[in-house]
Amino acid sequence: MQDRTHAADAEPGDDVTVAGWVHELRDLGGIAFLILRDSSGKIQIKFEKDEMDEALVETGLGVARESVVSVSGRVEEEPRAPTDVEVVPESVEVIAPADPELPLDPSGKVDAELSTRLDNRTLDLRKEEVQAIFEVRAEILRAARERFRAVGCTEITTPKIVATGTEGGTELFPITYFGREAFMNQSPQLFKQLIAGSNVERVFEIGPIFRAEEHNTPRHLNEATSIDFEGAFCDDGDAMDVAEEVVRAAYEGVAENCADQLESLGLAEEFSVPEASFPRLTYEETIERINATGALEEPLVWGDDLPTEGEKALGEEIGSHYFITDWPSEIKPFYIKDHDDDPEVSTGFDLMHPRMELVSGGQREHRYDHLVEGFEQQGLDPEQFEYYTEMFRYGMPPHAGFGLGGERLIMTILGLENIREAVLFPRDRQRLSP
RNA sequence: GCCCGGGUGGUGUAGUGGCCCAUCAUACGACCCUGUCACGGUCGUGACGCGGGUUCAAAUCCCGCCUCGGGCGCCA
Repeated sequence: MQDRTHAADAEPGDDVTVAGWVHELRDLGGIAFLILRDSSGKIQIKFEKDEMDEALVETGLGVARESVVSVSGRVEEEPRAPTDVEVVPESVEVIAPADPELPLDPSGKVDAELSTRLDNRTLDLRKEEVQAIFEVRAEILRAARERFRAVGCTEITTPKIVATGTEGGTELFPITYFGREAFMNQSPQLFKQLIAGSNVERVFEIGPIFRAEEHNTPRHLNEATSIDFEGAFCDDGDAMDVAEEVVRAAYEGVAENCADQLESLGLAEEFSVPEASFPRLTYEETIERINATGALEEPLVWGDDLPTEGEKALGEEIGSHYFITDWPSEIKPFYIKDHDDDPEVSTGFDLMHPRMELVSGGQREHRYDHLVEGFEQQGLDPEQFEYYTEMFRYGMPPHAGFGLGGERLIMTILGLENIREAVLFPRDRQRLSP
């Protein structure tokens, strides 16, 4: 195995051993071709029946598609071959035969539905364009991490098994923890605040969140990847700056390091990094502009949540990322700080992509008394959250942060139709395996 | 949580009461073919989600169940 050469590295004149999957067999009679595929690409193996050992030809042409084979032979320059080189085999070994009837077609001649693809993810990932999504995903996460580090953040990980939720009990997955009631965490919100209040000051986390909502849409998952930021001595404007930087860094990373993947996905032409400075609209301006589109039957009034239809209409009009700031306090969570000069208006903000909401954030309520009051107003028992509120008594600086939906970022960057495409093994309303 | 629309060979589809012991593509099996690159050609195998009902007749209409997808709400 050590001497294995990847398809893309085979140079004319080399004696090599290539190993991978049988992508296709084309038997033309006297001559036949086996297309071998590995992570680097494809290479053609040539079989000339009259001139080669009969057993060798039989083995090479007798394998089923997607079987794993190892081929040793001489690489020759050949302009008629798809990659301008082909291997003339001296030996062929079938390492792992595949059943002849495949549950989906990795060569892509026949489409498969998403559900079939997810049931057979290993085979699905043998398709170049599917592999490309996950290579881009890795790059997006790398670029985001690097940018967080560049703006002075420390990466943290926080518990996913918790005693209480962030905003109440309704949308949490309950579990049993050594006989005690516990939950899968819906957000690292409270924990990252606790760390921002330490000397660490600026933190980020990229990790799973769990939501027990029974929605069934192409943009929701029950297990998602949250990209979170929290910074001490930051206000909502600072947090928006960081959100914008991280989102743009993700696009830049893809533009710089994923040319091949964009090509595979058919996006090479149209892909572009968004213009600097996402517009910042206040909530009030937003509802006015949505009303002006005429997309809604009933015009929005102050205090309304933004319906999907209105978001879409405005997204189309703006055509780029934009922030919505200064939300009514009553439709934002209690831990979001209100403006000092107007308690009806909060520091909460959302970052929107024309297709959907990407980020939610704001400056946090850091004053102990106000925070406890907020819990009570939401009908939550502050005592249950003592592990959190207590720390606000020992020097909690003003701080702000946000949560960015990782899969939503990926799907909007790549224009994926369904968020499940952006996760290897998605968890949704009905899918629990694989 | 509310609402809507689907489930036909391995895969993806056509078929809205008799024209259907079901179309096409691909896959699979057999044979032919010395430059394919979605190779081509000939022949063949293979399916109406499950249960009940209506009808002379059901893939097609009705009911229940299972299952998949979508819209809204909510959210990342």
